[in-house]
Amino acid sequence: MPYDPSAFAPFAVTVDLVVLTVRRHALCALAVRRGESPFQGRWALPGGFVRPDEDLSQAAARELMEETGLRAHDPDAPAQVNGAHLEQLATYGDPGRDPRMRVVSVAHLALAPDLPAPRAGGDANSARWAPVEDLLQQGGYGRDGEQAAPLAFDHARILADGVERARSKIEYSSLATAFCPPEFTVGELRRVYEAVWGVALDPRNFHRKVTGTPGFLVPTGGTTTRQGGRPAQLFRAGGATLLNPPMLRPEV
Amino acid sequence: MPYDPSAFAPFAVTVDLVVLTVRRHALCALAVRRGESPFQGRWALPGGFVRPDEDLSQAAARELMEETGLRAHDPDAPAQVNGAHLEQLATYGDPGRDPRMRVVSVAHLALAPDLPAPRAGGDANSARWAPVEDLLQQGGYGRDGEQAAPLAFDHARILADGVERARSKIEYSSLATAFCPPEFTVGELRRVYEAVWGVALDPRNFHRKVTGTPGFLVPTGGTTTRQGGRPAQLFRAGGATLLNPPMLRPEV
DNA sequence: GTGTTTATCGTCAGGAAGACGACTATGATC
DNA sequence: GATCATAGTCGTCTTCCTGACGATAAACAC
Repeated sequence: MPYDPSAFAPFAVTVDLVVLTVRRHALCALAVRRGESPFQGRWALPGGFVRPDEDLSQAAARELMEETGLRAHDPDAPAQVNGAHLEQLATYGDPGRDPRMRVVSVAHLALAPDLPAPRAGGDANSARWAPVEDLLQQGGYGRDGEQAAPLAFDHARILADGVERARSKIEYSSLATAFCPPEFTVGELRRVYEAVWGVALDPRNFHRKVTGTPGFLVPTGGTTTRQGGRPAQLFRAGGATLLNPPMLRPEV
Repeated sequence: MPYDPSAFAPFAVTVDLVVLTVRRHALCALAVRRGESPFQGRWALPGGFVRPDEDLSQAAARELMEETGLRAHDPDAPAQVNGAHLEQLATYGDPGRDPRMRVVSVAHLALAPDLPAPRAGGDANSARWAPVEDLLQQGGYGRDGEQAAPLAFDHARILADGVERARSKIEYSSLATAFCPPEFTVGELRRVYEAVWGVALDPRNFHRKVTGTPGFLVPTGGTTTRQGGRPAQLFRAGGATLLNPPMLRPEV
């Protein structure tokens, strides 16, 4: 007898978060230490079960708030203080990805400005911002000499997908401003691009590009010298979300 | 007592397919008529439950084969006859999207060359290729005078997301060749772009662009006059998957 | 003041794209 | 068979964008 298409097996559905930020010129992701088996003591992406009455995006926003205190931006609302960009990334449902049961995880990508130390939440013993380079390299040693154990479950794959999404999306959208505080300078925005892409950009051409794209940056009138050197103009993110023509990621 | 984060509610997980093709200069999607309640008699996207032992992409490939007879391309394998491009699109899990139970649907996007009439499969009474314009317009009348009822569930939203993904992806990838037979002419490829984007492109500039992009097209040596006019060179899709610089979608 | 750092403006050459003219090779029609 | 319509293909020209890089400006450290 063929498979009954009306039958279905129950699945557990979770949301996992790839929360990215730029700290000290490095692209970092939020990692939590697992307090339970499986993968007890290993680092993992924050996440949790979707509740029966909430949408996937609601569940992701709730987890983000629990882990970081960040409110997710309504895509239609203007930028606000202490908000983060949040979007669905992809869904991972390999039958063997969780040894306990069949779990389908809807991964989300969040981009946040530089934050104070993370606060632990949920069942995590601790949480930290770690350079994605450290989290993704297998078998190496992290900055503090700690053995860099691979992330739990398939979270390395999920993190890699999230990083690649962020890298490509700042090319053709104004999303890089999500890594910046509400007011920022052209130089700070350039350092975001440099950290996310891992390349050095020409400050003069970058300045011409971003200030010449209508709707990308809005000058606030203020200036700052917090980066040292000559005072720099402060900008807010403009209404434009799509950059046309895009910002080109250098070859190689 | 707060919510127990270790508890989870069981969900049903399905895959839904947005299968796109180009027929008679129009972007068309595969729609199946629902044979069961809810939305009995309405058009919907093909799909079905994920089985306990299969991955999400396997489930999508299986559904695609059941509905169209198309084999999904292995992304790493070269193009083959009767194959279609298949990729994950997004996941939809609004609590109220299916009145029967909590269903999370992992939508996939498939791009196929022009095919003979579809064959019905599963619990669908019938299947057809319908212009996406007809499927997405609400309350109008289709080409055959039939009242254009909205698609079942949230499938209009899923279809719209899939169409937008296809429209943007052919800009910077060679994916448009997935709509073409194994051998095709520059003009046929141009008509694909015109149908997907709904614009007219300059044949001379298009020819210069696609033949000047290394790795995009490989001449087979043959020619054809199946489009009338002067014989045109035949090409196969080359190995390049990313177009740099991209094909630019005209403004407006 | 001198040096260092960062920001900002300007110049120039090369490449890509839009607009469009011109020519070519078929089949269809008179 | 001449003519016409249809598609395909090659070029030209202008404009815009980018990468490379010189030069100036405004702060701070000493």
